Amino acid sequence: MRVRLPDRKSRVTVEDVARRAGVSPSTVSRIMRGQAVVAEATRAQVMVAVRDLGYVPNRIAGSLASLDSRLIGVVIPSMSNIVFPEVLQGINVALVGSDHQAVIAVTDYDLDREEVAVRGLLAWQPAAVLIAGFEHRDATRRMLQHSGARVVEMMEIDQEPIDVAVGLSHRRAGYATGRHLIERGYRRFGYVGHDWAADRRARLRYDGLCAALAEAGLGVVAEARAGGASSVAAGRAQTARLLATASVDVAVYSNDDMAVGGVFHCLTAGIRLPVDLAIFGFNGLEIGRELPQPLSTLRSNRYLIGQQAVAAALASPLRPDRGLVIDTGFEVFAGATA
Amino acid sequence: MRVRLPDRKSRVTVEDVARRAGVSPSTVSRIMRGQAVVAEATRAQVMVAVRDLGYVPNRIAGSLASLDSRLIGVVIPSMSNIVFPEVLQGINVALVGSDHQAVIAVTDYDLDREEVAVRGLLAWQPAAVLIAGFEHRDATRRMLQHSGARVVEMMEIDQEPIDVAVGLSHRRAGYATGRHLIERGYRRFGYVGHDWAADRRARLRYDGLCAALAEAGLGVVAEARAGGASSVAAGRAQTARLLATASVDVAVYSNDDMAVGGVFHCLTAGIRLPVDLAIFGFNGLEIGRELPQPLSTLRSNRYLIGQQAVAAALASPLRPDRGLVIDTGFEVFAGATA
DNA sequence: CTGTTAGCGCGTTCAG
DNA sequence: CTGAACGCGCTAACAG
Repeated sequence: MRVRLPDRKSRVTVEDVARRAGVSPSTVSRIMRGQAVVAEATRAQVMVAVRDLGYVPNRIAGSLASLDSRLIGVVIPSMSNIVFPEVLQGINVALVGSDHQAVIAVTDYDLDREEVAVRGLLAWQPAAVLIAGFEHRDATRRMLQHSGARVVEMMEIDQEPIDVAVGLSHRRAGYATGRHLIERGYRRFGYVGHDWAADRRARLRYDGLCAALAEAGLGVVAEARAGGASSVAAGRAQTARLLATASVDVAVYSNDDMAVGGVFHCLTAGIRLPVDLAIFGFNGLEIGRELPQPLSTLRSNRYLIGQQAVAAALASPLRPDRGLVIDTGFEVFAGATA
Repeated sequence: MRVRLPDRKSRVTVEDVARRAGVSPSTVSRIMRGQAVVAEATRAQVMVAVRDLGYVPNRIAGSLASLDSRLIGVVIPSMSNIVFPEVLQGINVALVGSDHQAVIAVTDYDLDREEVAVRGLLAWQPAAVLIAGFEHRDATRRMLQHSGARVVEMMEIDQEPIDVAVGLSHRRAGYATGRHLIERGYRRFGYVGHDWAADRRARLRYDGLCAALAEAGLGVVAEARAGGASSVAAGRAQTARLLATASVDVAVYSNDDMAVGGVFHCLTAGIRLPVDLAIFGFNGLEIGRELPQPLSTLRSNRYLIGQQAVAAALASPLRPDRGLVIDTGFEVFAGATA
């Protein structure tokens, strides 16, 4: 006995529309894709049938037939770190009107889960995979390489990409932070950070900072690093630790979340910014700008990264001969805490 | 001339694997799905071929054949309002290991874009569509209704769902806020809000608040509402306006973003919390908890909402006879600002 | 400008 | 336990 699932899904097909409009399925298909030249009269007829029946073309069938899926895989490590939703925003905006859909996977900074996620995404034959960072399992990299999909590695550009990289040089960002603060007269540098194991980019910024300081004959005189992920709470706690350890005139933070924690600590402890202590972050989050005293920081352009990633991915279905690097840069936001 | 796209996508098919393992395609298919009973010997052979070739089953073909897509459509209004990424987090966690993928669309609070997004998602024949809120175009609602996919409306439960609703009663939340503050002795209530047109739920909370106040013979004595979306900046500006207008002992905010703005204004203006003014928010965002004085607020459980939405959607491919409502509740977080 | 003919890669019968 | 046949809904190539 043939038991078809009870009218699940849009049971109306090209065939239904074609029959009702008195044309062939191909004609309906052509019209739905707005592709080829079709007589205005037939188009009108067909569109009436489409509306009457509430026809929505089945993209699954369409993709199979055309071997082209209009699905964009996106792999990010976290949804709770606001930075990634901001990238998604950029991705989303660039996708609007392009007839592509984003399939999103979150790895929680776990490379094994990343591998599983990438495999799951590639099963959908996506036109492109936009993935955060350069750090992947070898197996993951291989799958991406062989998939035929465009691959955009987002957030950083300090390494050779599989296909395209869109982001900023975190090393240069750290260096720029150092230069900026030295120019403003700071000499005794402290560093407040979080776990580098899960956040290699924070480490790159630190290295850049140290390079700038070294050039000026300076160095980081004290540091306090939390064990886990970055957070306002960790920033606050580590700031207290740092100040108990040593006397510094400026504290550079691994990112704005941590820096905001630093500002809150100072607010609570009666430490005046930036006279008693200067604070400098990274990212340029909204919350930093809205603090009683705007946070001094470096703006990374997350939104732009998302946009450019999509643009690069959709520019061509074929990969360039050599890795393409798109630098979305960064800017110093002077603020009032440094 | 037959010009096939240059080996795009995973050109390895069941057929390739079957040939290499010396079995039929059906056998490979069965093994890949871990479904039917297969001799351990043949399974081993096949798995070797799978690994050698790096075979990844094509889900597009699979979905077409089985009429079942394992894609979950998600429609949210915004990525920049941290609340929605938190829901996505819950969704994501619930999806891990379920072999389903989330296809995400962002509408920017625009009902026309929502309609387009839903149409785009339904074209992929998703198993379910998780959508924020109850407010949709009629056409959108119709499409969802007829799609055959499970439909979960998230965030609120003050209305009759298409299929399932997961969230909290914003009216009751507002009411609870009122009761809580009255019990703490506050009598002169101010309200600081943002645009209700784009945020009906904020309106529901306001109504609930007013109901609680009315019961106690009280009312909102002054209010200040911003024109646009909620933000820390708007909260700060409207707080200044409110306090210039009238003298209140507590200000209820449309949400935590606005309330944090209020706290910052007070910090800057030297207004002591909660002695000179009490502040109460809504949502229970992390930033509120980390303020020098923890923000008094109501926790909505966004993460839980996402999780439950997925659970409800995957529980069965068929809709229940009548709308199902899942209440994820809310809790008062006393904090230190009220 | 339109119809016809073949698949896309896989899951699902149904026989063996 | 395994294989052959058929079709999911659509697009691509080719005639006309």
